[in-house]
Amino acid sequence: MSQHRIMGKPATVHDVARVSGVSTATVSRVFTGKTDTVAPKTIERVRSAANELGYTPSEIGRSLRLATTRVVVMIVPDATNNFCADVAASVEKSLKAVGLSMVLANTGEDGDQQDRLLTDAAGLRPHAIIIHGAIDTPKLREVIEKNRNLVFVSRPPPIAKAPFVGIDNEAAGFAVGRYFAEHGYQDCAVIHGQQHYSASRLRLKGFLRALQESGADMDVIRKIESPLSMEAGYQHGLALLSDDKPRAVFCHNDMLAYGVHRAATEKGLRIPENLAIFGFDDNRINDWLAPWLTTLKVPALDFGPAVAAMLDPNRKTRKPMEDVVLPFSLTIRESA
Amino acid sequence: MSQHRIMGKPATVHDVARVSGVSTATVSRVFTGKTDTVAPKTIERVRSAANELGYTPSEIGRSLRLATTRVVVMIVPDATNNFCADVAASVEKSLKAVGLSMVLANTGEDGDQQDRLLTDAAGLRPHAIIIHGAIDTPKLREVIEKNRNLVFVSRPPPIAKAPFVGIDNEAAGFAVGRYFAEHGYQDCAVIHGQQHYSASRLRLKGFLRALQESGADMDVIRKIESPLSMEAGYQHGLALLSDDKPRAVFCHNDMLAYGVHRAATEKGLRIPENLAIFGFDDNRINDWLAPWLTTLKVPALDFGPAVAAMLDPNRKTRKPMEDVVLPFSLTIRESA
DNA sequence: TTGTAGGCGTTATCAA
DNA sequence: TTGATAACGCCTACAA
Repeated sequence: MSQHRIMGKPATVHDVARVSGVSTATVSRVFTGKTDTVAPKTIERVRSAANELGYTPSEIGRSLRLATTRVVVMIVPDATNNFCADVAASVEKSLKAVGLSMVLANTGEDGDQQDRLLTDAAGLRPHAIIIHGAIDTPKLREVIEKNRNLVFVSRPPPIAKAPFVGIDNEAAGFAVGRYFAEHGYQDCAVIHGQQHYSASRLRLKGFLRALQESGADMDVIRKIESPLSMEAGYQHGLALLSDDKPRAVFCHNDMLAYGVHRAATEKGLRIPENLAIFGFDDNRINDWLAPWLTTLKVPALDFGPAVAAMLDPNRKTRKPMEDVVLPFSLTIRESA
Repeated sequence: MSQHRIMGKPATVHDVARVSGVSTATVSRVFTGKTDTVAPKTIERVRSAANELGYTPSEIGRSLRLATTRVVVMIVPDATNNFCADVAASVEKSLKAVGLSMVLANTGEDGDQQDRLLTDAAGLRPHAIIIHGAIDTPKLREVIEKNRNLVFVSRPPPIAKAPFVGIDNEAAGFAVGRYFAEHGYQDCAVIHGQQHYSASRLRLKGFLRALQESGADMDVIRKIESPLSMEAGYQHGLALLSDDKPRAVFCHNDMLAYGVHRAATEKGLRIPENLAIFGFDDNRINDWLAPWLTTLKVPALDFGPAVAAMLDPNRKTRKPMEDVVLPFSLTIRESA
């Protein structure tokens, strides 16, 4: 346990080489696993010297030399959103399993912030960039054109030149619309995300198509574009229940639904008799804190394995990555 | 918009130097902001060449040269926990504001996993390591001895050689204990985290001391060591309510409280008449989904600024970082 | 089986 | 005001 350096600069290959009496090349061989061309006794000497020095190979030097890193940048709209957090945790875990580290950054649903993060990310020369909830900007399109390892999560890319992992948003919207039609929710409202988000657009499109195709006399009395937060759901809920008095509301994520639910409760409405509420995502927390919420389940924890399979540095094939469409399902509880 | 390279290797200082007809040194000067020694016309030439080439300086090269990175590794127990997610988001935002990137990794409350992450982190030669909810292991102590830039969040370090950001856990436990005494919750139970977590130990210690000092005939009929999850809270809640039938439960985080609440509800108990429930953290989601929960509020969003102030690369002083003790408060709702 | 040497992209130093 | 150069830590082709 002799400590050659306390609080000093980290040991390098040279230090290990010196202490173990071999060349830096041999030290490198040991640490890159090319041990079939190194004598067992030498390996032992190197290992023990490294141990003594507390040596860990520098990813910096390694990355520079190999012109590739093991870092993946993940850009998310809001890591404190339940669904986002689950997806991010799932991705981080799966990436780690194939030897990659994840750098996390939040856009706060701000296009400028996203663009800034894309620039910063480029500086890290990451192995890949994962964008959860991309915002369509010129910078984004430029990055799509230039980067090979770019994966879109949840919201499909604005141009079909990068792979996507997520559900079929239009089909999901359609499923909810059909459910509304079947249950006779004639006068309904939709609270959706901004229309320059592909996912929001598609969900809405599918939903409206289902209503139309149902033949029933369905009427969407309000379409509200909104941030996807509890606070926004609450405010829109209050307004909606004063003015339009819909029979049902389709919220484009569960956070919105929580807010609407609170607004409805405060107004003394009964769910679902007076107002049906339909959410989206099925946050894991629902089982515990919102066991009343009917919603569309997106398999958040299945994102990681799908993404990691695409980005695995050990992947042999060189053919381009293909979209992964995950299955969704309806979680029917009492609110609709 | 002439595109010199499509999908090729990223441009380097050399490329920019060549295109703009200057030396790499000058290009570097422009990008490091040492523009007072560069002619305005030259700056313009360099900027335009860089723009044309889509050049972003490589953090890899930069880090190697300067022997320092702008990456901070944050190790958390579980990023999908509401409180953790808020703290992590707060830290990420504040770090970004001082020019640092955050790498996030989950331990899942597993000591071995934490140790593995500490080793991996060392490879990145990060500017700092932040540990939220550290687990006391030999490896951890070794890292504390060796690393200067190490910050403990929420749970204090096992040896007082690294700075801490968080609340005074013992005082917090004491405050809850006093509340229990004042409200005459004679027969009570505690569900706490593992005792090798400093925070759990301190909270429990303060709580018990408050009961003792109260003079009232307080009796802790059960102390349960448990993972801090909803599921665990539910299971322990079911058992507790069948056997010991306490008058009140102090849960060491809100997740546990959610689980206990559900168990109590299923058993037909009335809260707080039959059972008082006290949580810990005051997750932001409580206002919306658990507006009944009485709990101890920890200011999750204040962690980021405190941590970033310590780790700011522009910090002038070289004196060691000092602990930041954040204020807590009781959020009294109806459950206790 | 092992060693030598060059270069990855950057910036600081020194010289011009 | 600008340029040439060395060095940061690592890996690998080539030589021994």
